[in-house]
Amino acid sequence: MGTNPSKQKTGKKILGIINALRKDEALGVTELSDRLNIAKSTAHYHLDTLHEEGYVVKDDSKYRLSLQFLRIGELTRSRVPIFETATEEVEKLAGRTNELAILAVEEQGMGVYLYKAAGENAIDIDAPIGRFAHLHNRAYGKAILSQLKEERVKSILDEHGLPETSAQTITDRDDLFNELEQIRTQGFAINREESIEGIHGIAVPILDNDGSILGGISIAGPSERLSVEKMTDDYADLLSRSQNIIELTVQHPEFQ
Amino acid sequence: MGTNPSKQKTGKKILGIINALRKDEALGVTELSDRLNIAKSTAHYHLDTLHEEGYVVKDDSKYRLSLQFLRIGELTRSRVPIFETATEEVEKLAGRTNELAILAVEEQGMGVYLYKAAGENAIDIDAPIGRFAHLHNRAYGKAILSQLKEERVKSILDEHGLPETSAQTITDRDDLFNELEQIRTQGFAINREESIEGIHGIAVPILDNDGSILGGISIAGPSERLSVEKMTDDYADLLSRSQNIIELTVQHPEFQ
DNA sequence: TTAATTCGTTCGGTTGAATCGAACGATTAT
DNA sequence: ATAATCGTTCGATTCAACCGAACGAATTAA
Repeated sequence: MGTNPSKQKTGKKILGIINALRKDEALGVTELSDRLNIAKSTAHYHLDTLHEEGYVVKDDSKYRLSLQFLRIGELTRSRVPIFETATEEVEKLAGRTNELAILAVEEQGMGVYLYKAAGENAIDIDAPIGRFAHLHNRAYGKAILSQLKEERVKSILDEHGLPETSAQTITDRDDLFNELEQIRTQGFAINREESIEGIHGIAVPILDNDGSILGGISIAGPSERLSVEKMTDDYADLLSRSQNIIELTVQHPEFQ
Repeated sequence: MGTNPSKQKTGKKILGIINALRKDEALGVTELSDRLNIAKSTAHYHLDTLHEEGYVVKDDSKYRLSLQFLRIGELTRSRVPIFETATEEVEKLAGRTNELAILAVEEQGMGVYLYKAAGENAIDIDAPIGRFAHLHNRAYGKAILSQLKEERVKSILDEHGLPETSAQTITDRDDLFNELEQIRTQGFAINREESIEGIHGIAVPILDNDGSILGGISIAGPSERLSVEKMTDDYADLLSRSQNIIELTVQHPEFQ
């Protein structure tokens, strides 16, 4: 039957429409059918069901994602066990350090920012809530990796690699595993311009009572202000205190 | 062929799974198939595609919604034209009044909270970001309705009704239309315990340069503290100032 | 103003993906 | 140790997904 490029499950097609509407704010039926290589009538057919279910809305004859996603996103975030308590602690950390404080968790082998709190001098990094980022070149990412089984870490590295985003990025597996070992012994992870030039960070992992990793909290700022000494001497203790509070609250919810 | 209850589009089935996972945090294949009246193998089939595309994740053998929804939700919110500027103004309003300040927009005939800022004495109402709420019994909702064409308002009331959530809720269409007329003349909308007993609110609409409604901002608090006089004398002006700033920024983005 | 595109939408015939039930091994409860 | 329940796989059947054609509406070009 010649070339039939649209040999795809219906589910993937629906989610493909959602993905296309993530990239472009609003799309018409024809634009969408071109982009996904499906018939115009097929695109219309699926847009119609998405519209009926309230997942897309129509502006004139353009379709865009509805705010239902905002509700689902907030819901999903609120279900992360440490979210409530960790948010409070991250706010306090930002106030105490005047820097940027972050809460992040691992999902699907990537790191996801759940919450940011900006202190008075906080840098404004390009890290929107909900974005997925690699773990190997972030302070919180290395803190999280340090608490995963080696097998799991290897599987993550197989899947996502160790892309180089700055001259200091760790791109060698053995180097990373050595670093993770050091993080386990000292209790915190440090990022020396490994993600972005000029930016330092320090993070600690948050553990459940069974030792499984729940997420990480970190402080980030310009490398001039966040010297390695300042981070290890001052911020490691601040983070450790927050870490304790969060872990206690998660493991003993009756204290909350 | 006897009873076949699952006469449904595949798209609706996929979105039905997402909806089921909104209600319950994590579900297994069998639980989901029971809930949606589909075969176990069918539930598994769709969960698998959702998993492949990263929209659900597996904990052991339970499935739950992934944090991709958090990213999509944030993205969707950030695309609302007034969001950036209005957020700043809502923060200022909370600081100036020490009450709860809110930004909301209309979508699909309902109101959606986009942002909340809590002043020092702010009440903690059950209004999570992204939740859809009726428009007829909220200050911001009436402010928005007052700027829609009568035809559109009627269609919204047809679809969603005027449910009574307190003794003061406006449940009569004519009463509502009279109120909307008054709101248009005075420029702001007031909520006197129409949604929740003991809670007052005041809101102004935000308009585009073509006169179309973009959303509303409001201040809410206990009825003892927010007397009608206090709201009309003090808060109406505060809201009006924020309204002007937001409208100027939206209509002249070069000032931003 | 008119003509020509381009758009979203509808519809019916065709086909292949969605669906189910049965069966599997793994896990858990009894 | 046994029974029950779970997630997962697989093949046969069928019905929903899919396409292309055609429509009117809206926009653009002439």
